[in-house]
Amino acid sequence: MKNKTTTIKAVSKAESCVPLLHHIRRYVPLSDDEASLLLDSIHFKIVNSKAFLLQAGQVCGGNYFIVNGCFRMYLNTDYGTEQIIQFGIDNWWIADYTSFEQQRPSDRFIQAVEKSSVIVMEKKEQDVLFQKLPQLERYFRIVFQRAYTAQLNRIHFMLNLSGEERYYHFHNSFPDFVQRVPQYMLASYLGFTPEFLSKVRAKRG
Amino acid sequence: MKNKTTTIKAVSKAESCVPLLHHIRRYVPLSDDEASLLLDSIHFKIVNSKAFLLQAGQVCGGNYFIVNGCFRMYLNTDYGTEQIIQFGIDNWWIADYTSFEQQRPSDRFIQAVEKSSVIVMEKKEQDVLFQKLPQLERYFRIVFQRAYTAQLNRIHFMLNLSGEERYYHFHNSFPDFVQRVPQYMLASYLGFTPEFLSKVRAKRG
DNA sequence: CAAAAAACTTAATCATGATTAAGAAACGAG
DNA sequence: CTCGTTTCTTAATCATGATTAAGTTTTTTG
Repeated sequence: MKNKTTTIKAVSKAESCVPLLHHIRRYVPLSDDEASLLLDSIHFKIVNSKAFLLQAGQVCGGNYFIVNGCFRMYLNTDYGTEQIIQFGIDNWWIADYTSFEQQRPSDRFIQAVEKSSVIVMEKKEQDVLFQKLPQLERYFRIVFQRAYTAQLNRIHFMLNLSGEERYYHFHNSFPDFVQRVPQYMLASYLGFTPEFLSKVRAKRG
Repeated sequence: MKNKTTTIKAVSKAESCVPLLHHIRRYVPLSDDEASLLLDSIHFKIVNSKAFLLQAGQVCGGNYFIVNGCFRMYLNTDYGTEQIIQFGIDNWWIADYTSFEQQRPSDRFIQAVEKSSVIVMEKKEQDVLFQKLPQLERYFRIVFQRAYTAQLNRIHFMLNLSGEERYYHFHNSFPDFVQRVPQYMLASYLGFTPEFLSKVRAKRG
């Protein structure tokens, strides 16, 4: 009985981590032995809709790889409202890296927008893994280099497009995503009010 | 004669690259032998004010470490104006990393705002260096991780602060920098018009 | 040093999108 | 299936910041 449960869990973990291994192998080599070393240092976690990976005041406990689902990162603004600064979906890493690296309290929330599953890499484990598998430095170098350029491009759109253009640009870039999150979250992310988005959508499609 | 010139040049290069070595050693170990390996793969370049490191249509030829000076990265918008999306100053790396990595034409300009000096790391050389000095992957992982979080924070300010607040926040964060670039560039970077900035400054200090 | 170019200022008018408020629709827990 | 909560819509008023245009100051270059 105990044995069976253990076996099921082990298989389940290996299976649930396939998307991460696949993602890593897109960028750097990783032997099966190295992969099992990695698996020993991470854990898999189901996160219910509206549950938090991180809340303001806490130290960001992990670097999270989103296996599937959707998360939002937001802050509380000076007056009461929530400002979404980032969404994360399948195959993205998400964390407050300032809090994570320095192990200091965060000012952010990371919350599941829908039932999701993530792989958690804790700071200690990550430090050890970087020693054991130095190609992970290269992997994350590439991941962050891309994340950085993505944010620069996003800034370009924020500076150059009107609210309406921003909405349609986002809609064209991620057509399915628009259905997936509440409109008020999308409005916050795109930098305008839900009322304005409602007005834009009323005009055409 | 020939000998003397060579000696002077060699000393000059080693000296001019000190800020880069110093920056790298803030994050990863680098022996003197490794440092000289690095020096063999990079070159130092003086860039006059208004000269370009990159122009739209070209492939981004290098990853540039700014030893001293100031650069702006900008694009031409749909109607004639220039949109500055990034400044770079001492001890920052700057490049169009999409163009650089894929060796495909860029849509951006990187131009010196004042007489500057940079260290150029070309794509080929960088690839070889990553093989020879794997700790450079870690170094750039950290550099990009920070650049990414810096851009996320910037997005937060763009979404939450009014134009006037953005100006004063920037002014407080980088007081000397405000003197250094023309106001119309600062206005573009902060996402409003030069006329508006002029009005804001007229109110107080 | 003088002329030309680049950068900055001021002010009037205009437009995008915020705010407020009330009602409608969709969703979720019991 | 129904009540309560969350989300979305509509419309009127308001404010931030854009646009336009003309004039002034500063910087660059011959």
